[in-house]
Amino acid sequence: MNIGEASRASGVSAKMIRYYESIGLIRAPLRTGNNYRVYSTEDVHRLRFIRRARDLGFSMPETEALLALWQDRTRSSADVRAIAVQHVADLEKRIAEMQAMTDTLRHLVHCCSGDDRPDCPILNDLANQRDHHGH
Amino acid sequence: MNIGEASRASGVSAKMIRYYESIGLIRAPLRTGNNYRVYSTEDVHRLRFIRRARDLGFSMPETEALLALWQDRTRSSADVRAIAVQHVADLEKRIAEMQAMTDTLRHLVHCCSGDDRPDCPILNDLANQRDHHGH
DNA sequence: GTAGGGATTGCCATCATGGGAAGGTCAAGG
DNA sequence: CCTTGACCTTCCCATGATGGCAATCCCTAC
Repeated sequence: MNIGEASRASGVSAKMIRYYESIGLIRAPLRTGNNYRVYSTEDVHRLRFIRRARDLGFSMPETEALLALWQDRTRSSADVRAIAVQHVADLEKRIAEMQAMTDTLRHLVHCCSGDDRPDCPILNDLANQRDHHGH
Repeated sequence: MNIGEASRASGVSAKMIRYYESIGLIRAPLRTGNNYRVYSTEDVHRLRFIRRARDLGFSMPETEALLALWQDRTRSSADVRAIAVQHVADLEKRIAEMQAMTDTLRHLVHCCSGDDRPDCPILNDLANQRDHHGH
């Protein structure tokens, strides 16, 4: 299977497959006589695994760790779980930050008349001298 | 006021102030005889405005638009409101995506025994042939 | 004069991803 | 045999907001 087929089968672009190889996330595949990379179905499974991990928001280092645990038959599920728990915590932190933004903005939007007059509480907030850092 | 003072007064790093100048977000300030940039309190207010907009997650183009509206005394608050509404929608979309990730992950974490055995539903999910695209 | 702190510019790096150029390979069909 | 088209290869460039570093200059204080 060449890189195009592996790409279609895994949902990872050929560009990214080469990139993952360059950073050592996947090992370099064998080459055919014409220097084409050749992939096995196992390689494709690995790529799908990576794709799925990335879709779930895992960072590259986390993905690498998960991949290593996946390959390791003597792993402890506790190690996998720890990575996932940490990632959930990270996601929740980011969600909370963005939620705080939307809460503030929704309030301001609610207070803004949104007509053709220039007065605007949104701009007032942005321009305000208040210490927005204080929280 | 030189760039260091403007930085401390606005909460924007000197590096970023120069960067904002280079991309045209703020205009180039006057220079003293020794080629130092010199800023007015009005410039600092603009920087604080930018800082606040960035803290609320507005993109650079949105920030630019908001800044322009702020300077424009004949603006309609509706224009400001539209940008904010769009941004809230963007944030909510991203929050929903991340929420979907956490929901999936929390479920998997819940199902994972997290002991020293290798069996792990988290890895099973990542390795699964299922079409995770289907939604 | 010298030390220190701040300013200037410019270059490099991030991180995951895409775009594109220049050139090799291969199969099908005239 | 030659062309066309669809692959593949490598290499370079760009993103966006930010930090870091280096060389050089300026000013003030001792």
